[in-house]
Amino acid sequence: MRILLADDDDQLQRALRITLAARGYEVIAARDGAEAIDLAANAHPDLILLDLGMPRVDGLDVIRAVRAWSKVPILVLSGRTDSAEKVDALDAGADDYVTKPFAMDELLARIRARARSTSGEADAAAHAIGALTVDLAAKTIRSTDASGNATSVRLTPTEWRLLELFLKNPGKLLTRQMLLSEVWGPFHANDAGYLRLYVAQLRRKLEPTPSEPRFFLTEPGMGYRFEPGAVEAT
Amino acid sequence: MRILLADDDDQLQRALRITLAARGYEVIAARDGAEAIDLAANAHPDLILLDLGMPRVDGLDVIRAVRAWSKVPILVLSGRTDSAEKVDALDAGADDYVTKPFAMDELLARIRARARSTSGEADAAAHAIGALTVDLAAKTIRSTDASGNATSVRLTPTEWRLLELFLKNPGKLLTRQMLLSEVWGPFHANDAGYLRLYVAQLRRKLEPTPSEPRFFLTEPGMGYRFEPGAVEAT
DNA sequence: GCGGGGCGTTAGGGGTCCGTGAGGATCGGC
DNA sequence: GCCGATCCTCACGGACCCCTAACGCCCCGC
Repeated sequence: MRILLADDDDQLQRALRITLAARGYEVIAARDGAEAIDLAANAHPDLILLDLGMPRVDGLDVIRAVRAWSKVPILVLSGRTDSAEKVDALDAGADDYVTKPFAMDELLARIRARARSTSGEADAAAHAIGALTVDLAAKTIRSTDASGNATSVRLTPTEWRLLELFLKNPGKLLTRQMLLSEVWGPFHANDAGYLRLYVAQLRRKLEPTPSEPRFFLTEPGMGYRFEPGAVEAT
Repeated sequence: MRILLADDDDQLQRALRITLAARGYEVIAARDGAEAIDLAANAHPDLILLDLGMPRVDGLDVIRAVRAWSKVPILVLSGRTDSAEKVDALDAGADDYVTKPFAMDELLARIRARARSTSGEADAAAHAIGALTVDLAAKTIRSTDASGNATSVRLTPTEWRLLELFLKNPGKLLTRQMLLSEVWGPFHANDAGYLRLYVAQLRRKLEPTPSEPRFFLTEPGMGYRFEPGAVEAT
């Protein structure tokens, strides 16, 4: 669980970083709006804690920029208490709004609520790809082969991000644009070459016969589709 | 958009009901916790506005009961301002927590934020064409045949664009001009040959007997019409 | 009965997209 | 500074999709 902490208040940022790290979150920090947008695109946070009123780029513009390509939960922190400010932020795409000063345990509870809504509990369940068992949380892939061969497959970070998208959308078509935005960020929506390469990598590592894919299917002209193996009862 | 309003305060409930109805929401009301659970199960609300501290059943128990089988967004209203109460409600499964008294426009913005987060799956409504089930979002067509044959139909991108237009305008006449400009762009309004070709493709792939179309009908001299299959009782 | 326009169908070519392999560039660890 | 892993670039062969062209059929008007 990676949290992007965008705040220009040194003291608050340090306090939050310590508290969040103690709860097991991985924290990455941004000092202004431009840096927040950049990190949101390239560091793949699972949640964004955004302070309105940072320098260089307005907080609302940060929300709109991120929302243009990502659905990552955005939790706004702000000292402003007037409701107009809240309405603007929420309607721009923020998911929650907390006014400073706030109680730390309440903020943590709201973070958990937002994290819960996106994880979908699907992480806990082990996904099956043919004879392989994938654990997204532990980042492990083991063979459930009856012969007891403990052949473990290793994936690179980029491969994991791609695989995660496939496993979380079984049966659904994932367009090139969507995959590229989620894995490589919104500024690489045209580099279709990346996809061909890494899909080929996944197939080579996960498909029984990579030349005839059963799970990672190509939809010509549109994108790719992960088809969970039907539980055949032979 | 249907909202379940669970509150035992007559005055507040009346005010909220009027305000929400004026915004185009459909409001169903519950007077206590037991009724709220009952309506949440049977009335299929898209969002729940829940007042803690209602009689008969504790608010937290309502949250837990609903969360046992549903992911519908729950927005808690409460007069209690201590953070422990908020933490308990959020961790029980609530998605947001607003303390009374609250600004009405802020509440409405938070409702919109919650509605936005779930609307993604709403338009994934499955359309039916005879024995086939079409999912426009996932780009899948599966056979709901009773014999259990999971024959899936594959469509090309152009076929999908055309089918999407038909499914979104059931029963309506679609002129050649409209179809051509939507699928092939405004500069191909005269290439009627495209249409004949691709309508034939759709019929071949989707009609039970392509030579006698039941769903994709020709209106001579004008265009085409998609007639959703009436549930025949033969 | 006759001719014409619109519609359905089929086959084939051109172009775009996809799969694959090798090689260079970059980053972090030792 | 060396080394390994990971990421990206580039080029080529092949598959698939889209479009073009032609033919047969039905309906309609004359």
